[in-house]
Formats: sequence, structure tokens, C-alpha cells
Amino acid sequence: MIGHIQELIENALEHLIQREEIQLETLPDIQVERARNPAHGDYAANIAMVLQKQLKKPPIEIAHMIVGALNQSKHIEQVEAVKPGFINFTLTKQCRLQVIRKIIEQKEDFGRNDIGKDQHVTVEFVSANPTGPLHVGHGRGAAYGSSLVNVLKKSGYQVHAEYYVNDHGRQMDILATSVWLRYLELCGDQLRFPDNGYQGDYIVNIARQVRAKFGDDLRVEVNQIFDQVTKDESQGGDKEAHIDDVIQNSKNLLNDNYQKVFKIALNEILSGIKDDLEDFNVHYDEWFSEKKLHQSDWIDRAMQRLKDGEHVFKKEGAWWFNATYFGDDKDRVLMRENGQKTYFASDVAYLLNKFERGFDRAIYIFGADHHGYISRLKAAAKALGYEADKVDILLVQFANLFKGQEKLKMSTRSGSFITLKTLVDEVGTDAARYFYVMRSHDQHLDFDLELAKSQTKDNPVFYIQYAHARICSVFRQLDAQNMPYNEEIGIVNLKLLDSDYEKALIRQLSMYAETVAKAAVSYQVNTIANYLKDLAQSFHQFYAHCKIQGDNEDLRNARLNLCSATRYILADGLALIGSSAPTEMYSEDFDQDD
RNA sequence: GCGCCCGUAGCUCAACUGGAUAGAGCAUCGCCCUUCUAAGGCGAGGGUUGCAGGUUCGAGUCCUGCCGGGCGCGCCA
Repeated sequence: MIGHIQELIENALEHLIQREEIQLETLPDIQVERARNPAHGDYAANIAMVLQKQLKKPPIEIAHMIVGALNQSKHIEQVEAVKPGFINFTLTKQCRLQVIRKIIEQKEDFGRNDIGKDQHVTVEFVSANPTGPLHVGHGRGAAYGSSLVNVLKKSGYQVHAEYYVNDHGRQMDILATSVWLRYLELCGDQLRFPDNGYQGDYIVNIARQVRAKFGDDLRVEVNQIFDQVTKDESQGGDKEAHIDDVIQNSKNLLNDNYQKVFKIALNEILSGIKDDLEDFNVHYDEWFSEKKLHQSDWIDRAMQRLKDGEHVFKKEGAWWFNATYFGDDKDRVLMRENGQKTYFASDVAYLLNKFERGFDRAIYIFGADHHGYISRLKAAAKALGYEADKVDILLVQFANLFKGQEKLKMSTRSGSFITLKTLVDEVGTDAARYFYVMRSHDQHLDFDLELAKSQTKDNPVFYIQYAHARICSVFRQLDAQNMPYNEEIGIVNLKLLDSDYEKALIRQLSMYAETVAKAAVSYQVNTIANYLKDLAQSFHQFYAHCKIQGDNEDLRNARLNLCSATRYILADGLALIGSSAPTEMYSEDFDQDD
């Protein structure tokens, strides 16, 4: 519709130029937007005010000229030039009612657009190190990333969702060694657990599995492990050096068996992460292994590519990427003095891999604490020969958990974090997914666990789902009431939907498609959440004032069609953000007979 | 110190990316169930959009400087 109005205005301007009533070198961009205030019609154009300087005429005068030159349109009932210089368009009733028919016809395909037609994008999100279960901090990235994937798909993009598994490197060695030490304790050995080892109970659980599989086969003389190692921090030494020494000894003592422990630890944690994400309604197309980058030649290829472009130099024994040349504030090490490749080297290789797989765009979703990565990744993209704007890095701010007024303090360090699984068990996937995305991703979020669980209108998830369930309930009762639903009769009589509440609801429905499109373009998934709340509100207001199951067959069926369309949109929108649309609401506290 | 993000009703947030009288919910106060889920609805009060300038027809939105908050600045992952 916006396009249609733009065309009308463009034609009008051309007429005016032809008739030499105005002079314009080039046609300006014609902005048409939805009117905020229903009193201003359905759409508004600001073109007259934009042109006032060029034409040296009062905007209201220009507006009147344009209105006078507009062609007739069967969709538009009224055009008005008003106050400062807006041109307001009011659609015909017929045109406004069409959205109901369209939704009922297209069902879950309604709201699709082709903004991303023929575009392949990869969205990488969460990518937490597989050294422990996901916690609530990861939850927001998961909810946001997954919702964004859904929104982009709905907008026609070919989307590939990826989780980058850091299954290589020192952290993983610390994990494997931690598991092995716990295993030895289970075998009855006494030892001093390193300060920097992974402390959580889940390590002991994995150790138990190792023991179940290997019995006592992996036992060694404990003293050997701590032979010649640097003192730990709490012994007045260095915790990093200490754990590195312990790891080295463990590798030597276990030989081939080290890899077996390593594998069990990795698989256990990774499958836990996968399960948690599945339960959270988060799905991936690919779990991309960092180790594979090392085993194949991707890292070497990426390094070579940088070297070919003369973006690499050697300093103090290490190989550096001259990231500053591309706008980063520091140069970055690719290979350390000891020959080990850095994490950043893998990142560059992975980025190259993404582009060579043919993606038009690589979207990254990081926690806000990683914002330092933006400039170095973009620098890498440029150095590899790609445009920096093919890489979109989105930062997700932290969420503060509350229980009512009480702020839950959590530290990732001591292992006293709340896991994502605990959260989902507590409030459910539907509420958690909604709460995580209801604010803009680049804004801090207060997540109130009590509110998320409450079954009142204060809880937006409940409020929205209740609207959906209410509609389902209305339809369930029709047979018993002997009030059959006839879609065709309803379609013919849509014009009977004439109250302010019905108009408001229809208007809300008509905004769904543009809301989805806007969310896709701006990456603002929260607009979907806000929209759903507004839609639910419009519905509840309609419901409270308009009797649906009435005796008038024409009106009843028209209203049922309105309900039906609303139900589709509620369900579709909820699905986009990963929440479900229940057909009835249950509560332990609520007594059905009351 | 440098860099990034953010300051909107007492609280939590919107505002269609520069448009018309800045909107919701909570909290406060008042109303509506013999009627499809009151698990809901209707109404009232509440604002110098952190402060000061600038850009233009027009600024919560863009630019500069302050004030206040969050995060980041390793041959760590």
C-alpha cells in the first residue's frame, strides 16, 4: 500500500512539472508512513514539507497542489492536505477489511516478505565454550539469535544458524584435566584440586561416567601429576602456570587415554548444551567445530591469504596481523612465539570459511563484553578481501535476574551461576523466550522471574497467550451453542465490523507484515514482542465490548473471521520469538468451577 | 586515560529510524461479573525526554561539550 501511495504522489509531481506549475531537477525520495493518530487517516506523506525549500512556497500550499494533481485510486477514499503540510490518506473500508480475508487465506504464510530474496546469511550465536552448562547469561543470546533467525527466514532470507564449538585449546585441556582429577578422587585418591580447575558438580558427574567406562584403568600414582609443577595461587604461586603444568603432566601420564577422557568430557557437555537449547526451542543447522579448522588447512589458508595481502608481520618471534591498518586500535597476534595459533587465528579462518561457503553476509551475536571483537573481525574481513559491512556484529546486553524486588546476584567465577536449564524449569520456555527478547537486544534487561510465572495481565506472555486461548475457547463452544461458523458468510459481511474496537483490532492486524519486515531490517526482534502485546490488548478490548456468539448470523460470522485472523497472527508472532500458542490456559491455582 | 553502549512518568519500558497533542504496563485512586475464561475491561492523576548549546520547515531521535550508569581495552579462551 505504501508503494501504491508513493506511486500516486510521484505521478502527481510529474503532472505538476509537465504543467509547469512547479520546477524540480530530480524527484525527491517520497516518504510515506503509517499515520500514528487514526484521526490522520491511514497513511501520511511529508513530501510538501521536504519540498518547501526547493519550491520556496508554504508547505500547505504545495500539499494542496499535490492533492489536486493526484490520480483517482480505488483503494483510497479520502486525501487531505492538513496543517503544517502533511498529506493524509484514508483507505476505503473495503481495502482496510481485506487484511482479514488475506490472513485467513494465507494462514502462516501471511506476513512473509521478500526483503531477503536470494540472500544467504549465516547467523552465529551462543557459541559458548563447551566447558560447562549454559547459564542464564547465554540464554539471552540464544533467545535473540534464534528469534532473529526466524524473523529473517520469514523475510525471505536463506538462513544458516551456526554454533561455533570451541573444542580446541587450553580451556578444553583444563576441562579434561579437571574431569580426570575428579575421577581419581572417585577412585579414592587424595589430591589438591587446582584453583583454576572447573569446580562445578557437573565435572564430578562426568568423572563418574569415565569411571563407569574405564574402571580403575586410568589411575596413576597421584604424586606424579604434581611432580615439579609451579605452585598454585593459594600456595603463593601462579594459578595459570600451575594448571598448565598439571595439564602437561596429565597428558604425559595418560598418553592415548588423555584423548579419551577429553572426548568424553567434550561430548557430555556438548550434548548437555544441545539438549538445553532444544528444550529452549533453539535449533541449529550446524555445530561448527573449531578443531576441524585446525585439522583441515583452513587456518593456514587464512594466514596465507593475509600474508599474500601483506597484512602480516613478524615481531618478537610472533606473527601479527596489522589490524590497525584497517581501523582496529591494536595489531593482533595470529601465532605466538611458541608456535601456537591464537584464538583470533581461528576466528579469521572461520570467517574466511563462511565467505567461501558462499554466504552474502555473516551475522554474529556476541555478549556485550565482546564488543572489542567488532573492529578486529571487520578488519579481518577487509584484509581477506571482503567488505566490512558484510559482517554484522550484534551485541546482546546482560540481563539482570530479579525475584520480585530482589536482584539475584550471580558470579560466573565461583560457579554459583544459574543455569539456563534451571531457568527454563522454573518459568518455562514460553515465558523465558519472551522475556529475553522483549527489550531491544542492545539494552539492559530486567528479568523478573516472579512476573514471568504469574498468571495475570501484568505478565505479557500470559496476556498474549490468554488472548489466543480465549479465541480457541470461543470456537470450541460454537457447536454446543448451535452456532455454526461459516467463513464465507463472514467474509461477505466484514463490513459489519464497524465499532471502534473492531476497527482498532483490524488496524493492528494490518500492521503485522510491516512489523516483521522492520524487525528483519533493523534486527530489532523486540518489536515483534511489543506488537504482540498491543495486538493482544486490542483483542481483549474487542472481546470485552463485542459479543461474538450472537444471534445475528452475519455479524457473528464476520466477528468469528476477525477472531480467526487474530488467532493466526498471535500464533505466528509467538512462533517467531520461540513461544507457543496454547489453545487453553491451565493453572494449578485456578479452579475451573469457580 | 582511550573506545563502545545507555540516560524518556515514582518503577519497567514504547515511540514505525527526523514528523502532527511523547504512549503502554506496574504502583496510587475510582468503576464494571444473572452475559463467549473478571485469568478480563473502563476511567483519573502523573513529563522542561539527564544538562547546555548546535543543525532545519520540524529533534526524544542527528552533531558538539558536560553530568551520571554499564562494559571493554592480554602472545587469555
